[in-house]
Amino acid sequence: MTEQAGLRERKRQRTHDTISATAIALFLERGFDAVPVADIAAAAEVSKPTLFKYFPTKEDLVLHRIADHSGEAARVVAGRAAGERPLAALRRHFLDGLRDRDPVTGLNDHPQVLAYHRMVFETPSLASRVASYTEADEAALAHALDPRGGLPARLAAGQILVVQRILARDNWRRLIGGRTAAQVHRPAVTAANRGFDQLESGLAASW
Amino acid sequence: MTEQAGLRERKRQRTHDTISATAIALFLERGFDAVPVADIAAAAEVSKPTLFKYFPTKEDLVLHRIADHSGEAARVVAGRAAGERPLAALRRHFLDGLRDRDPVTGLNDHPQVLAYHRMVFETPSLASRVASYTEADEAALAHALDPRGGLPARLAAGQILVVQRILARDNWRRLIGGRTAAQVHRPAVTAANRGFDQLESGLAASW
DNA sequence: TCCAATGCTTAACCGAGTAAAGATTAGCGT
DNA sequence: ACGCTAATCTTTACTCGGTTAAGCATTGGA
Repeated sequence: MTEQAGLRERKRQRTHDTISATAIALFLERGFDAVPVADIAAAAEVSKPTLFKYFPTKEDLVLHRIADHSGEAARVVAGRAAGERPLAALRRHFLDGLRDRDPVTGLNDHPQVLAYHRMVFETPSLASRVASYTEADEAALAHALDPRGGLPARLAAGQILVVQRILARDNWRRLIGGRTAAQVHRPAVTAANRGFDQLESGLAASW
Repeated sequence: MTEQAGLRERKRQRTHDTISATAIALFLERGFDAVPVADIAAAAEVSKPTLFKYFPTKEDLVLHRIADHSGEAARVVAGRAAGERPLAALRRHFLDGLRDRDPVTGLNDHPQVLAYHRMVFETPSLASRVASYTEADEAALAHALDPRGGLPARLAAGQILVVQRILARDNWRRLIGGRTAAQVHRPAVTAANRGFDQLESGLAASW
């Protein structure tokens, strides 16, 4: 299917990556709001309309990385082993993420990753877009939990994602406080298990 | 204290209300994105910079109503009767809101209110700002639950608000479906109690 | 080798939001 | 009632995000 990429496709991919890398480098250096997109376009050697064909908004230059993970919880649930309960699959996946230092768990202490997260959280226009991604995730997870998408499934989806979000944020806060990922890993696992235990006891037994 | 308002203050208030009312009327008529702020300024008979001194962004013209309710959950918890548990106070307050058709519960079927909500949910820039208001609410509620703001309090705050948000959204969806607030009230109360029961069983007994 | 589609650039534009400079006007002391 | 001061409004012009149109270059296939 996607065997032979084709020159056009490869070039397109390269341009995409160049623009994104250039943008994030400039943003981290000077701050999101202090860098005009014209500067990014110039540095990446493309025109402004071209830049906006690759990334529909300035925010997407930063957030496409996060957007790529969108719907992950729903996929985990949809692709779980037969007989496994959704919450069990999600717990396992989150713990795996902690072990692998997956940035979405907040437990990645590479300076670039920390700086990236700080920028996202501290720039209002970025933070508010991230928040609205979560709502899309919620709808997808609700659908994975129950294709009819009833109120119980939506409630469960909302609670699950809010717990994951807060756990991740907490991990990130500890890293910002100066600790290493290795130091934070154990308490993060404990906190995650407690959070999922809370979900287990609050949610219906079928999930 | 605020006995004598002063002409200046009153005029300021009138201008504020005029701009807001003019803006919302135009938005509901033509759609948020289709109305330039210049039109609003002209219709409200002020200059564009003046408009932006009253409302820092175009979105605020719509959302200041919602922003005014910001931190409500935290206030309910902070001002609860001595000996009352936070979750009990929040449950009561939500049920009171349903009875009083408080728009924040989603159970208000006035056409203008429905149209307003539809606009907020269906306009991306508005929806994403509302989502980020929720995060501020969350921090405030976490602080009201536990001034030290530990992880358990943040988890509880997040879960409580997400449940309230989904309950409200569900009520609104039923009204959009054509039912009246009177018809939806009883199932809304049932759903709310179920939601709060879930919270009670998931969260620590002290809340 | 030629053609058609694709994607690029330039140039001009729209709308949100801000800054500077001057005109008005409320509030207050006399 | 008079005039000063400070707040507030208006005008003008600007920056920046994002879009549109027209034309030019390149790719990949016949």
